[in-house]
Amino acid sequence: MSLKMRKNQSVAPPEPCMLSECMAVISGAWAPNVIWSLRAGPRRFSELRADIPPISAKVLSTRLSELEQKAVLTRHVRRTSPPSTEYRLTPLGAELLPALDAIVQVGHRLKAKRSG
Amino acid sequence: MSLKMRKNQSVAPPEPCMLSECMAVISGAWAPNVIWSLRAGPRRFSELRADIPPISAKVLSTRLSELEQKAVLTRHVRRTSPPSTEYRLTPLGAELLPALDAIVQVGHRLKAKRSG
DNA sequence: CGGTATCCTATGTGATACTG
DNA sequence: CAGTATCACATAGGATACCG
Repeated sequence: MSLKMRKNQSVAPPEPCMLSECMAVISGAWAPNVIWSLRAGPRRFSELRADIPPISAKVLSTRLSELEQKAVLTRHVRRTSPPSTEYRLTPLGAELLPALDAIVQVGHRLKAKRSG
Repeated sequence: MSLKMRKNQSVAPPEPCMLSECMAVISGAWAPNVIWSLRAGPRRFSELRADIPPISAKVLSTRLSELEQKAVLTRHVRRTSPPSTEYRLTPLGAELLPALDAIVQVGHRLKAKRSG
């Protein structure tokens, strides 16, 4: 067998753990969009649905619950005549924004490459 | 009905398109890990499998094909006695690294919060 | 070594209908 | 308005076996 190991054999192992740590939060359909929609301030359930056009109530609800449990956002119910619920990023959730921003930036570059 | 619209009604809509643009590339199980593993240089199939422990050959193969088709990486077969295949990030693929790096950084912060 | 083919299961996602 | 319940479906992912 060839013992001529390639020079990148000793490349430092990546940090899959840390990748997964964050990917677990921004994975799941629409999760990034939900977080992104909340970046500029609190939003209500129907506002989020409007922000993220083809999302079903069920999925949005599921996603919001998950993100709430992960302490990415908070849920605040207002007992008004037409009931309204306000979702807001926590400081922890806000920490995801730079990563999402980087993703958006790359999205632009990818699209530019494809077009140009 | 309450016409007192909330002040964030006019918050600029997010850029779900650009989010999806990049998320489409880094989504799929292990895709980010594959790209991350290639950041320091080319890797072979079995090296990638070793880098990303619980990945099955099929899924790795699938992911690599997808990423190749998206021009994120290139595949180079070496017709050596034990055949070897080298995967390497394209410049386009390299553009994803800042976003992945941001994700890793957030991963660290998330973990720190959880521990601290 | 570097895959592919087949099968199977879990999960995520969506439509619809209904409730407080 | 803000959800939940139920069902039904597509697909992603994994195990195993096999091939060049």
